[in-house]
Amino acid sequence: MGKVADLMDRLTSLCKRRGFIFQSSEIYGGLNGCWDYGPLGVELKRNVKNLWWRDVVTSRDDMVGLDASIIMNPRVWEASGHVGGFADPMVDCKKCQGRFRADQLYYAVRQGQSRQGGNASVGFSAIADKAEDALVAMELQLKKKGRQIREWTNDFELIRYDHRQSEQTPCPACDEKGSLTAPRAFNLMFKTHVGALEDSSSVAYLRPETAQGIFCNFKNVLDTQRLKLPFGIAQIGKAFRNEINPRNYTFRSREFEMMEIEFFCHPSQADEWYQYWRKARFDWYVNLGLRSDRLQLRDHEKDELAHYAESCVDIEYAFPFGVSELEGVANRTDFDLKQHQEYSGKDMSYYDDQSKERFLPYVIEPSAGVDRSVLAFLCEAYTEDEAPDDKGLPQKRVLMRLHPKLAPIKAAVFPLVKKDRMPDIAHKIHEQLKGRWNAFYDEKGAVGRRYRRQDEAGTPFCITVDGQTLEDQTVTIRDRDSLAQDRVSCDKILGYLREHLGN
RNA sequence: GCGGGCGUAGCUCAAUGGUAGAGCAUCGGCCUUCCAAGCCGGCUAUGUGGGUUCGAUUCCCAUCGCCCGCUCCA
Repeated sequence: MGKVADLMDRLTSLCKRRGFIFQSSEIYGGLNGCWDYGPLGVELKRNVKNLWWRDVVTSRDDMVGLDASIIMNPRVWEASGHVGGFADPMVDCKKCQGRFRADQLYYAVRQGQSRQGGNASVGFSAIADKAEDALVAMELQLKKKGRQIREWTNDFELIRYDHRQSEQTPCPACDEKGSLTAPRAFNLMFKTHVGALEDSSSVAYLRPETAQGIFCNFKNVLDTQRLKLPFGIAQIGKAFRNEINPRNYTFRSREFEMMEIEFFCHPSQADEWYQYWRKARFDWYVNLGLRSDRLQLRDHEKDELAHYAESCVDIEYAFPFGVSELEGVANRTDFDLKQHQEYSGKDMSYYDDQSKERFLPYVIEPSAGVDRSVLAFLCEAYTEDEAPDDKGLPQKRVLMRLHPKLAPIKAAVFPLVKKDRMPDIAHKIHEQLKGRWNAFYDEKGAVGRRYRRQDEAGTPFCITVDGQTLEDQTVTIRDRDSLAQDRVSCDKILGYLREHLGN
């Protein structure tokens, strides 16, 4: 365990040291769950988003983009189920630390006994949507304890949890009486007010997901883009969740960025497209350098499925702190369009003029966390190996083996030493490169030190102007991972990089 | 949100109820012809706010943040 924490520590330390990721508002002590991307981090993150956009939008014929607003009409969140489902009052057990929805907590109390002095005799508690289900749950509990059902069903009365009677309510998990806290509301949506008046009529929310902006614009996109099913709408943007407990570096943040696709299709084709996207999205990560044996597809169990989803799979990565979700691919059926049709009163159906059929499309949703991808790429890239020093002795080396397409800096240009016109030539090469790629120039200090700095930044190639350059117009190009150097003619540098960077 | 641990320089770590040190990094200079060399010099810290005290980085309280375990994760 110490080793795991250690690895994350070394990674976070490097990210700070080299300018990948900083804590938000650090000079004021930071803010839990919020992070800033530094000069290297912003390049990495932008590369992730650009590659995603290119792969799922611009290189396809069946996808268009969208950039919806973060603050939307609050009724959107009533339709989506976020307001109702997430404002639930919760109670905690102080003994076993269990947490339960107060409106789903039932308990059984023996009738009449409380009037005879003393506390009412309490049987069991259970969590259920309805009272009947609570009875069933309690019967199961009793059976487990080897008692007869008849023994209590007649004598006990089922009561919905009321905090004023918390003294006699046993915890559904540990049976301890009087250990439950007062109900508290947990809504993961950030609330704000639109306009100058801060009253209940002006309440609005920061979106907790980008998906609803797509659903709300389904008709607009359909009407303006001459699209036919199946097609998708893609969006990259910030979302906000007031997480109870942000943890694991940038993995669970309160402000985060998502890359989401809503792919609309005929209900009969939904499963086919679901299968397509779960594979396509898995392969995307592998192609950008995540090792497939650290990635897995995990199908949700039936009882784990969200209320809107028919099927759902998580693409999970083995982070140092545990296997965690990068992206979910879900078959959301027609749930969302149906909800918005009902709440807005606007028709959301699609008319297929070939089959003369009118229907609500099903939707497959690949929903990825940008920050989580970035973190996975960083974890995957972090490597410690050994490289020889100037005396040939092996020294520890830290490098970020980022895929060249993801690397913040594509190439660094160095004069071997700061004399003999070497800086002039190196400057010219840098000028040539920086119009096309993010390239970096450095002439200070020993060249070995400059190489090591670029290793930590994940720069795949270092181009060095040396004594031989002055004679035959060639430079060396050093590979980050192998340390091997190719000697390349100055006029072939662009071609070399194009070939090796893959873009 | 609960329980436990922890906050000293950019990073990693010392020390102390009475002047806060080191290594590395960084910056400037010298020197350097291929992988963190060397020398000289510079910048940089007790998370924040209260309290106790003649004096607090040290003790106490609060707060913010981080880590671990639980919890949560439409």
